[in-house]
Amino acid sequence: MMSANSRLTKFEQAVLATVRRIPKGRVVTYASLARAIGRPRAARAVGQALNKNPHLVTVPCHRVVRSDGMLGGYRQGARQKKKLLTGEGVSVTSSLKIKNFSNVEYHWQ
DNA sequence: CTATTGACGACAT
DNA sequence: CATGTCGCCAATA
Repeated sequence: MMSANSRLTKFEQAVLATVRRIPKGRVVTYASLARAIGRPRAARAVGQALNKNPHLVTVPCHRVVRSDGMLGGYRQGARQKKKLLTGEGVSVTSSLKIKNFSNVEYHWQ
């Protein structure tokens, strides 16, 4: 259905739609997400789009992290982002760094 | 149209 | 390993 989403640009819609397919307990980077939608150099803009995420339940944007393994930002705070991830079995250090990053990183099929 | 704003990233130090 | 720089991009003022 298109109604609440009509406020979003095509770019933002593409980002959100792609985030929806990240499996629980896995993470992807802003850069890989950018590549997935065909805008390989728009990693930063992807973050901007996620900042507008209209529905945190159906769009699990807490599973999008930085390429260096750090959590990255979150509209409701990095603390909450960490909480959600650990709740799915993804361990995060006290310094907000993903443990075993290479093992939990999801690669698009 | 130009300027600013960031949930970023590669690289240098 | 931590921090800073600079380039990039889409949205917005």
